[in-house]
Amino acid sequence: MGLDDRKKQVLQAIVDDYVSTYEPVGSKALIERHNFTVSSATLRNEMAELEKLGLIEKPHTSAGRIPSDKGYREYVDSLMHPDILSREEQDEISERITDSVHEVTDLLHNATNALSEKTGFVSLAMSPRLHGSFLTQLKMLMIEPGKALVVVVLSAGVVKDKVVRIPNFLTNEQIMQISNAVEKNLYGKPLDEITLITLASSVKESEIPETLMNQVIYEAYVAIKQADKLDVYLEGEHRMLSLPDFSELGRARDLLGTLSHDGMVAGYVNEIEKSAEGQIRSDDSYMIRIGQEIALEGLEDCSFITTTYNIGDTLSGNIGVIGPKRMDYSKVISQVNFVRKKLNDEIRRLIE
Amino acid sequence: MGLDDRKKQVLQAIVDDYVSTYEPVGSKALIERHNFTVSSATLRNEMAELEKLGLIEKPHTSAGRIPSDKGYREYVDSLMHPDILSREEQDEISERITDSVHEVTDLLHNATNALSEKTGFVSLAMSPRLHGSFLTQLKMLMIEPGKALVVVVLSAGVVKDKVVRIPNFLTNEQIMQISNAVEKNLYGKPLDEITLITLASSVKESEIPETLMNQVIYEAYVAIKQADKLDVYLEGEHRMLSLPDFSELGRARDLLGTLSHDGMVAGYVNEIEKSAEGQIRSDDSYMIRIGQEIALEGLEDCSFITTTYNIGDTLSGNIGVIGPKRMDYSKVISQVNFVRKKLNDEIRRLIE
DNA sequence: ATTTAGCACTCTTCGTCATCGAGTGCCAAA
DNA sequence: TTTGGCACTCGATGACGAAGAGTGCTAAAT
Repeated sequence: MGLDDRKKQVLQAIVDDYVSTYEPVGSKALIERHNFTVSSATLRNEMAELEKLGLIEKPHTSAGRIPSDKGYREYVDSLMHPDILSREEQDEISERITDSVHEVTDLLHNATNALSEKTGFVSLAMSPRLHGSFLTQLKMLMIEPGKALVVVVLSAGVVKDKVVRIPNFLTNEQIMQISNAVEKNLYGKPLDEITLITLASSVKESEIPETLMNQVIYEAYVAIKQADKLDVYLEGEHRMLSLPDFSELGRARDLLGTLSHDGMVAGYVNEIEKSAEGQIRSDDSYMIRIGQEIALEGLEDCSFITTTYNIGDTLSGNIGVIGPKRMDYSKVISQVNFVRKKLNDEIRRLIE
Repeated sequence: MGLDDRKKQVLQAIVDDYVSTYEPVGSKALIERHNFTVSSATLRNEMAELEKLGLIEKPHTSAGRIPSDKGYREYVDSLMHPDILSREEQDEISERITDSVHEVTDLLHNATNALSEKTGFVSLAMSPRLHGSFLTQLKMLMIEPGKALVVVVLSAGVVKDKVVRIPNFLTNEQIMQISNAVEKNLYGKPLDEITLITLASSVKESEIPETLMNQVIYEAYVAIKQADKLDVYLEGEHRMLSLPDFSELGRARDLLGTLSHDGMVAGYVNEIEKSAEGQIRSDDSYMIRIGQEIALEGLEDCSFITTTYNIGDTLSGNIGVIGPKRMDYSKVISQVNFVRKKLNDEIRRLIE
């Protein structure tokens, strides 16, 4: 976008002011808060042109200007100067993330908590996408007659399990036999290539009657498939109610309604991350969606800032923030990035 | 409470009207909607007395009356006539509860979902309290060097597990040895009697060096203790925003803030259920807390209706609704009770 | 060709004020 | 004990005007 320097300055000032005051900003206020060397009349002219370009708009004739989605986009893409987290804030976040951690899920939990509290917005995290990983172990453990625990271990050390029902009179040995056979035949197989068919054929030459076997195999199949599902952590929904952006009850209701719609947000984030899969990713790359760019009802006044964390070399998931589009982007971005970095470090420490 | 018949009628009429209209009800409105055989002036006198008894109150001098907490209490305890769920509603709820269930947690999930949607309020469920149950199996499963899965099986067939870190060079056999020793010594021991000490002494005469052993034992201990923690399902928070009772943003914020405070609601429900443990319970007993009876900030205008579901003979948990105290109690009670009944049936089917 | 001062105009916000109406309490009569 | 009547209270509603912030436009200045 070919904006001359002064226009850039003006747009930047408008966004900055609007974000911090939540009031439409007029030419006079602009002069007062920033040291422009020109008069308010000149700024008015500039603002009129920015409006013609679709970067700012006015709520009504006699109000100041507010950034449009396009204006925020321009700001984010080329105007904003990166923020540096204070030492104290870094320490606080670190502390919260590393507090009483036993598993990766604890880390994700802590990270979303910290992120939501620090930003004051909603934060979300998604468990790693497992479709690319493969099976390394499959154990079945007899719990009691008729009941067994299927433990699925995937590459990168991810463990998932599930209690399943099995025919009552199967013995411990038979169960072990089955799971050993399955494991031997399916070792190293990508999760998405495991089907009921491959599973069944892996235990063909067993002396256990086929109908029984089928029941066990089906349950194991469900357990394996279930390992693939995405877990989502959403945190801090109530914080949105404190924002002036959602002081209208109707907006707040729509927003929380959509957020609480199970899988809706996760599905969307998954979508946009997948669509960006090919892109080159620098070390601290993040993804931003602003306002109408988000195709979810009730989130028209929100922005997404998401980034990717890694588990080992092959697995990755997302973590990020959903806030009002009127947010301090540089600050939130640096927070998200710091959390991502810390999260990656801690995951590495935990699994290595 | 020694109320004469007419006072009872009046109080009942006031609660009914207020619940359905959300408007303070005056003497005239009362005459119009109900066939009282007396004049509005007489009702005014009655209402003045009910107010003196603390059962109703007026928001301001010239408004109608609304029930006080005490009034709701009286209504719930002796005035309300039970509601019967329509066949359709029963079917709908049943269908939702039994939809794609693999485990008890699925049932709880479905049940809270159904309850929240049907009532339009928040619903909650808590996993069963396990403090009384005992250990029946403890298995450790090698995942990879340095990493094992501890599987804890409790009476009533509850399975909990957790990935733990162990010293790198421990072999599969050694792990098996340890877990066998623990299991043998601790079989049948109530969960709350298992301490680090009892755990350690159960593997005293092993040839594995003590410091190593201690590490493993500690991890196992954490895994066992973690099995005891309560899971909570809260569902439908956003629905509260649609209620006129929370059209004030401040109230809504306080409410959702408290609800999202992890463990706060669960702790409270646990508390009140424990305090009622001695009481005789009829088959469809429920517990009601109204307004100020609830000692949680932001829930002054809410009521709890909770009940107990059972898993087997020994385990029980709670499920219920958090709604505005201005609710149709008889309807919600019957919904909660139906869900409880259905839930119990399905749990029985699932685990037997 | 830009920039600026000035001015008329627009539109929201806020406080005031009067009115309306639902509801009450109380008194005196039935 | 019940009822009709009446004065009174108080919130809700809407009209009205003043204040204030901001705009666009024009004409003069640089």
